[in-house]
This record gives sequence, C-alpha cells and structure tokens, in this order.
Amino acid sequence: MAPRGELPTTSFAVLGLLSYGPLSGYALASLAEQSIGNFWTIAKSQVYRELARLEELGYVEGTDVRQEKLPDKRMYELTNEGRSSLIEWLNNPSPDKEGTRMRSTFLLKVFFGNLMEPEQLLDMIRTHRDQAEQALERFDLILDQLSRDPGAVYMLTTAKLGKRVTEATAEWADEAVKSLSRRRTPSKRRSQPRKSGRKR
Amino acid sequence: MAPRGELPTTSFAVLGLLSYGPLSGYALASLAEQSIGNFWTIAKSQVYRELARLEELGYVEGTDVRQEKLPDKRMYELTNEGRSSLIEWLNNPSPDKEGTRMRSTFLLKVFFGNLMEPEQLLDMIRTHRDQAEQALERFDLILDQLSRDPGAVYMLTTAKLGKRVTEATAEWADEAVKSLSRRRTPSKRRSQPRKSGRKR
DNA sequence: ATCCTCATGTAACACGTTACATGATTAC
DNA sequence: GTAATCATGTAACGTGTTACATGAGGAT
Repeated sequence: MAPRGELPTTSFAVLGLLSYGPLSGYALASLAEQSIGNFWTIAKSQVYRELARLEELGYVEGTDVRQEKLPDKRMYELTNEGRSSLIEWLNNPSPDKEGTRMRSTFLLKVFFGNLMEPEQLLDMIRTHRDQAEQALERFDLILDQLSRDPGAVYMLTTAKLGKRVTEATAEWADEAVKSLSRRRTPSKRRSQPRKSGRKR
Repeated sequence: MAPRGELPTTSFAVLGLLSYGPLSGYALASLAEQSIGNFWTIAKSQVYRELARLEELGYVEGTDVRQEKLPDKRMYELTNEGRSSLIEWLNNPSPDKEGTRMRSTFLLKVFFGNLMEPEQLLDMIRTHRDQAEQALERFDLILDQLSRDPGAVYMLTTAKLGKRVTEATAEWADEAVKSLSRRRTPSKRRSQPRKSGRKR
C-alpha cells in the first residue's frame, strides 16, 4: 500500500472523514473508530502524522485553536484540492491488490485446535458465538437508526454487510460447537467411550 | 498485542506452524500464507525476525543447511519448551482485546459512496460479488479436500467459516446492487428521469 | 537469448501499538 | 477525595510493506 509516490489508503480515509467537516486530530481519531472502525482502523498516532502530511500536500488546512478549559487543539479542514484528490481516488478503480484482509487470534487458535483441550476450545467458540450475538443486537440498533436517515444510504450499506457477516459467524459457531462436540469428550454425557480411531 | 514481556500473537502462529515439522524461513512464510493466510498474515521479513527471537528464547532451534543448486538455508524446529509455550498460549483464554479486525479498501469506498459516480460504485460492488463467487468455488474445493482428511478437522472448521462469510458477502453485494440501483441512475434504462429530491 | 518464477534471504522505511503527559470534569 | 474518563497530543518501539540481491530452472 503506498507503492511509491502515491498515498496510502489511510490518507483517503482521513480525507473522507474530513469531507463531513473540520475536525481536530483527536476528534478525527474518535470518529474514525466509530464510523469506519469496523473495516478500517487508524492508529491514533498515525492520525497526526497523516494530517501533517496532508497539510504539506495542501490537501487539508490546519489552524490552531486556543481553548480555556480544554487543551489547545488544531482543527483541520479539507481544501478543494483535497476533495478533488479524494474523489479521484474513489472513482479510480484502485489497484486493490490487497482487497480485504482479516486478522483473528480466535481463528488462529481454532486452526491449531488439535493442541487445545477439547473443552477449552468449545468454550472459546461458544464465547465467540455469544459475542457475535451481542454484536448482532448492536448492529440492529445501528441499522434501525441509519434506515431513518436518507443521507446515510452508504453507511447503511456497509452496516448491512457487518450484520450479515456477524450472522454468518454466529451460525458457523453453533454448527462448529455441535460438530466438534460430537466427536470427542465422552465426559459429562451419558455416552460411553467408543473406540475412536485417531492416528498419531 | 505483546503488552510487555509477553510474545505477540504472530510468535505463536510461527510456533504453531513449526508444530507440524521443521521449516526454513522461506518455507514457513509460504506455508503461513497458504494455511492461516486468510485470518493471520505474517510479513515475509517478520518471519525471520520472529524466528531469530524464538531461537533466542529457546523455543526453536535452527541449523544451517548447505544446498547445491539452491541457496543455503536455515531450518528451524520446535523445541519442547516451544511446544509447551504454544500449548499454554492456546489453552490460556488469551486477553483478546483485539479480537477480530478487518481491513477493506472496498468497504471504505462504499462508505464514502456519496462522492462516487453511481455507476462506478455499482460496478465496484458487482466486481466484488464476482470475486466472492470465485472465492466460493475455491472454498468448495478446499472443503472437499479437507473433509476427506480426518486429521484436518480444525482446518476444516476455519475453512467453513471462510465459506459462510464469503457467501454472506456475495448475498449482500447482490442486495446492495439492487437497492442502490433502484434509487439513482435514470440512465441506460427506459425509465424517465423523475424529480429526485436529493438535498445539497 | 531473455524473461519470469522459485528459493532463499536482507535492508529501508512506513505504519501500528503502547506508554507517557496534562489539566478538567465526572464517578463513586 | 481518589480514581476513572475526556480531550488533547507526543515519543519509543515493534510490526508490516516494498524493494533489493542472487543463482537455477522453466517458458516463449
């Protein structure tokens, strides 16, 4: 990402958020987390470096703001050039080599599940399912709110994917627990241990 | 991740892969990509740093190997301590603050879809759906293979999630295209442009 | 013949994560 | 009245990404 000369994706994420209005670094970081945080995170310190760079490029303009009760801050607003650059990036079928990457400690553990205590693994998956179900409730709230706002069609669209993926995850977890319980742990159930022909 | 003194998740990913047998850095990097690459990527150069660190800790043991036609290499194998540490990490309900993070340029663009050309956005989503469908076929192949191997239950389990998520993505994309087409672009269809009351 | 890929790895730099700092509120 | 949180940001360090190097083998 940022294959020489070009800006990385995060730069455009920042420009995009600033397209809604001026923000301080702190506010931008918070907004990023709440809005696009589910599919694009920006490290707090990266936000400041990014803003500095974008200011150098003339894509944003920063002005210092004194505050009485709160720490002073610097507000950044999008320039016309910044907006153009953002729009061009958006409409330019970007060289998306990377596409969509995921990172999950949980799945890593499942993958090496043969080295886990069977019950421990099952517990972990059950917990994951419960978390997914909680997340589902949150998604429903958000979807409800966004549905009312006709200006939020695109956010709504991304949130819908979040919901679908979360549903899929919960269903998978349920199935996984069932299918993994069925072949192990003759404990705590009235089933007798049969000869389980496993190698190694 | 790696909150002082403790090892980061990637270290355990490396130990996990070495639990199947000795590997060179290069081979480990390749294996990582093919096996756990869908939910845990390891940068090529990180692999070598990681192996060096793990060797320092006594979790792996490396030996130089001379080769005739190919570049010399260093093979690493898991020590008993390494295996213990891995197993402990696996069974220790890890402080998963991070959980599961995703990173998608595509969704970022959808989120800022109001600044895209409607047709451009739709094309992008259609492409995404097509890619998901291709991925589905690949998943089916993999699932088919893994199903036959009784030793691959855990890999199979993770692959099943991949399939479900990919299905969900494809379905979402279809719905998104429909719902986003329905409210814009009076072009290329026999529909007359009606007054579309959009603000600003 | 030339170019691409494999197999091996190193080096430079960009990005992410954690910890640190500080004064004002809010919580208990 | 101490502790957590907010609002602002900086600094240090670990991780990821890109580019570079190199000789053999396969492709065209």
